[in-house]
Amino acid sequence: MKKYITRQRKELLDFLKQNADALFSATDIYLALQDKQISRSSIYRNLPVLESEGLIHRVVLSNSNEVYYQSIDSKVCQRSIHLNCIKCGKSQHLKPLAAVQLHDSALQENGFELDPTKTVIYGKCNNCQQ
Amino acid sequence: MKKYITRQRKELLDFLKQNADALFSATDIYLALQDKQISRSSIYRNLPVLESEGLIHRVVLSNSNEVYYQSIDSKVCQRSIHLNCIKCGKSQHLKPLAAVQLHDSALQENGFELDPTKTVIYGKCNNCQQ
DNA sequence: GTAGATGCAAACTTTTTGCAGACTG
DNA sequence: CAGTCTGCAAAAAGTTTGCATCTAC
Repeated sequence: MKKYITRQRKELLDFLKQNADALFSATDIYLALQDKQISRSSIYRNLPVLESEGLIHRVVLSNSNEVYYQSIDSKVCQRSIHLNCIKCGKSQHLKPLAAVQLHDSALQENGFELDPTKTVIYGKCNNCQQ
Repeated sequence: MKKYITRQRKELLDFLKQNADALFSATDIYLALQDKQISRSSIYRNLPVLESEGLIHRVVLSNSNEVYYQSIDSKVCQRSIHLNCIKCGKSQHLKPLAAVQLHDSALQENGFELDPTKTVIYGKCNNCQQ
């Protein structure tokens, strides 16, 4: 099943890319793109498509029942947290969304403000798990 | 505003405690407690109360729009991760759910198996954020 | 031309709310 | 007894779906 590049799909993705830092609910997006004439159903139908293509992330905040979406180009990358392998020593970045979740959980649930520049998470990377 | 211990509140909490590992949506709970005669509104009104009292956790899964709840007695506590303050040195535990999320994100998204015994997260605790 | 996408409106699901009556301390 | 809580039913929010029409390739 081949996907078409439609105007709506494009506007939607462009909008999220241009606001890479922010989270938007389906309604937020609908309202923001009202002048672009995109129906709610198109938004609801396209968000999961873009997500499954790895272009956007689905985010659920702990204080709201709504579902949010964000472009994966997000600057949250700045808060990136390091994962260091205790076997081979190689380092990688925790994915932005997970980093934000960790940051927010620590803050909201423990009143703890995580410092990404000081924190390193230890464990075994893919190759070293034997 | 003082809270009353009502039959409904008690049944609700008991039910979650007795199934401490599992997640339940409001409807799950409503159906499970049908013989106990608790209205949906009471469930919806009590869940946030129990949550604010720190007795249960609100959980949102990434693949569903529903909100789930679980008793905090959960065995996930075993995987607890430490949060250390870089100012006063005090240590606390990252909440179980957040720990599991971090563990799972690192594994699924980075193929990285986090070792909780080796990992310490650094930052500032509530008191030291001035 | 045809598979795939859209828009609309209606249906669904989950959660919230107003109010009168019931219960807790 | 006063302050809370409950149940009900109605309403609100958020999301999904059927169908006729339209569009991308």
